[in-house]
Amino acid sequence: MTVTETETTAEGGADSCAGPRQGNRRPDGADKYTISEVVALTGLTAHTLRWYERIGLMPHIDRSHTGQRRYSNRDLDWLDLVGKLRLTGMPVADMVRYAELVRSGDDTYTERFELLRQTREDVLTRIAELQGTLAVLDRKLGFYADAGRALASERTG
Amino acid sequence: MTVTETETTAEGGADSCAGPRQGNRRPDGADKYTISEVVALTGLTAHTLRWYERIGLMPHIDRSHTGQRRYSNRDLDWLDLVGKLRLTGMPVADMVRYAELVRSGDDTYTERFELLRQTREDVLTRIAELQGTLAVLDRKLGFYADAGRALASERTG
DNA sequence: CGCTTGCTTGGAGCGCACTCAAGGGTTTTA
DNA sequence: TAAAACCCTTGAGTGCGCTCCAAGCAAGCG
Repeated sequence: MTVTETETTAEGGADSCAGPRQGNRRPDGADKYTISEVVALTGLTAHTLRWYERIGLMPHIDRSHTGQRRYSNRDLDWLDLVGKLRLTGMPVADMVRYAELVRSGDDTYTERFELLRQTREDVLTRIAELQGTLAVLDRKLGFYADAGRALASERTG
Repeated sequence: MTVTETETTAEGGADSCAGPRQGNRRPDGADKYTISEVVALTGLTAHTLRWYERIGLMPHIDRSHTGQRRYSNRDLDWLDLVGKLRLTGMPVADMVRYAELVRSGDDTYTERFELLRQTREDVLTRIAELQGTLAVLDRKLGFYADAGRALASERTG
């Protein structure tokens, strides 16, 4: 029987805020990370990292002599970008498209530019939407606060 | 044979921006809308409206003598709120929870308040995240713009 | 040597939020 | 009266983004 893969929480704690942890990276000549190290650094699961590779969202990752993945600082940079794009709500398929453009070289600059520009637009729209909802929430919260005060004064008065 | 349900685009055009269209509402005594009118007003599909009802996200909707739904202005207000909450990324299950609280009356104020307050927090976090990604996008877009200029001057110089 | 730990693969499964199908009823128009 | 245009219900299907499983290989340790 084999031990099934254990997916421990990133950084061994209740840290759910998965930001770019560039602090504990190795210098650029010695940048070889196992998949579990990348799990710790990015907050993604090993499953997700392998899946990203399968669907073409990652460049070809270096392998050790036994076939294990060895990620580089460059790969971590890419994963940081992917994380950012994911936060924008960009579909994974679009990210794959962007990755393909990057792989196919320098004559895809304009298309990449356009993709990022469009994403930027979407983000601005999204922020505006969220600020709209914030206004509604604040209005409702004000109402509940008032109701709470009314209830309180009902008891005291 | 029966005609299968046709889901025409809201407002009969390419309008994908589904905002609150409070303009074409009827006054509060004559507020009886068929499901297709609500489709036009909200941008949701009839399927989704019925599904919202099934899962308990809607209050009991009035029916005509033949069993067809007749939405009121109040229902439209609720749908507007649901739309806002959906934009925040709140899971449907949480919205259902909120709907249950509203239905179960006045002694759930504090819990509702807490739910909305938490949502507000989440929205603020989300906006901050998006502004972070915006910074990254702008940096990358600057890079691509520079690359474009370099390519152009390569040709002209 | 056996045991544990960590990694590999392909493919199946899951949760969410819809989305659609099948089969039928009612109302309006021709 | 017939066809078209609405609407109804239950239950199954879809697409996305993971998430997990089963089986197995390689390295380190007592």
